[in-house]
Amino acid sequence: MNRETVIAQALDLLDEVGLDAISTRQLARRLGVEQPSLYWHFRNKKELLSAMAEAAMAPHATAPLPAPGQDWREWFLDNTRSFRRTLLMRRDGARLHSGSSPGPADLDRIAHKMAFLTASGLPEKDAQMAMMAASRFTVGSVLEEQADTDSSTARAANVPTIDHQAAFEAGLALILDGLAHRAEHAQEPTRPLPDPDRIN
Amino acid sequence: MNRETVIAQALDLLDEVGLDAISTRQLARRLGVEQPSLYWHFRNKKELLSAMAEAAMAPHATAPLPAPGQDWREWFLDNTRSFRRTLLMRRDGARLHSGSSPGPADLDRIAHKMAFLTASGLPEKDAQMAMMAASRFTVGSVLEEQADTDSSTARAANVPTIDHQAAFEAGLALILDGLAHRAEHAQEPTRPLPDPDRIN
DNA sequence: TGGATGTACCTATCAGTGATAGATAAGGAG
DNA sequence: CTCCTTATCTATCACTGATAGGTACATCCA
Repeated sequence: MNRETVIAQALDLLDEVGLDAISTRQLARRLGVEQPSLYWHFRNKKELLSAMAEAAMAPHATAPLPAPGQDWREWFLDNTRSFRRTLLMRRDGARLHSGSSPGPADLDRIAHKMAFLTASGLPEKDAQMAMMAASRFTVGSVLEEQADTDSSTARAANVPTIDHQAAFEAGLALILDGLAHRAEHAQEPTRPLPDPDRIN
Repeated sequence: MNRETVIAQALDLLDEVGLDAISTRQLARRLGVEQPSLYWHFRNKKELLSAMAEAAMAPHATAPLPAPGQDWREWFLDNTRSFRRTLLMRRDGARLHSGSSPGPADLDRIAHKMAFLTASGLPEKDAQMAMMAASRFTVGSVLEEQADTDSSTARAANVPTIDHQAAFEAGLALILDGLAHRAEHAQEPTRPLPDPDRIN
């Protein structure tokens, strides 16, 4: 049993029982090991959850980066969709992700993406803000989508069934349009800019 | 000790210790009562948290509704800002809110807001999608803002300090611009609209 | 070869958690 | 005077994350 095995099994367990029901004991049982043994590989449960979050985001974190010359609009849409898809892959994926911090590799990727957008002619500040907005919108969207599915009682009468995919696409289109509109009418010199924190 | 007292004290406790550290025992101690007594007033902890979430959102849920003739752009901005401000009032406000379902009163208010937007000439679907997008973007934003503050270890070196307010405003402006852009290029003459589901 | 060291687990135990069962006191209604 | 409801209590349950300290085994170095 190594760190990776633990994480893999933990993610499987997550899919089965949900984030709130994950316990170190259940995970240990599944690994054929006693509960305290997990503390050899992880300092505490939070560290395990962080590792799970990072592993769960791997599909998005290893996706190809944008190449120069690519259409930025299309890339922006696909990147945000990839982020959403990855969050949706695991049960409670959005909640798991929202409790974690980006690693250095993530920050490098963000820098690359930002460079691509500015190279495509977008004002740096606008590019940053759009990336942020899309990321936060996506997290918020998936959070609600998964809250719907997970353990909803007495739903179904409330709001018949929301087409989460359509709602996401509509909101994303709104953000992209806002960005495009801004890019066209870009006359202002981009101010010093705050930094990115969590942009995917 | 009545239900309201419990909720009020629970929210105070929330501000002191954060959502993860809230326990029925600590709350009971603060109320000068034994722990199982809480279960007379609430079926379980989840029900208590729901009641807390509803109470925490009261400032936004009791804010004045839009009046006919008001500028829809300005209203849209202020409404979203009010939502954000309310989420920020309580520690972990976004997490608390995101784990709860809207009540009937909320749905009525949403219907009213939607009617206002369509009466202002916006296509109904666009209005819906924009409201959704703004709401989810706001929840996502505050979630990260509060994750920053709450228990961040080893931050501060990561990304110096983000101006969350500015980032929020920028994203919100993006969404509003996208909506306005859509509204302008709406080919349909915005009819005065009759409205069936005007419950509020 | 043999001791030291580090790895990867174990057993035993802790304080704290949400929740239930069942008793009890107070107060109003008939 | 009795019945019923309200609001609390005590006692206890199964379970949680976490720590302390011991143990078998492998590898490395003298």
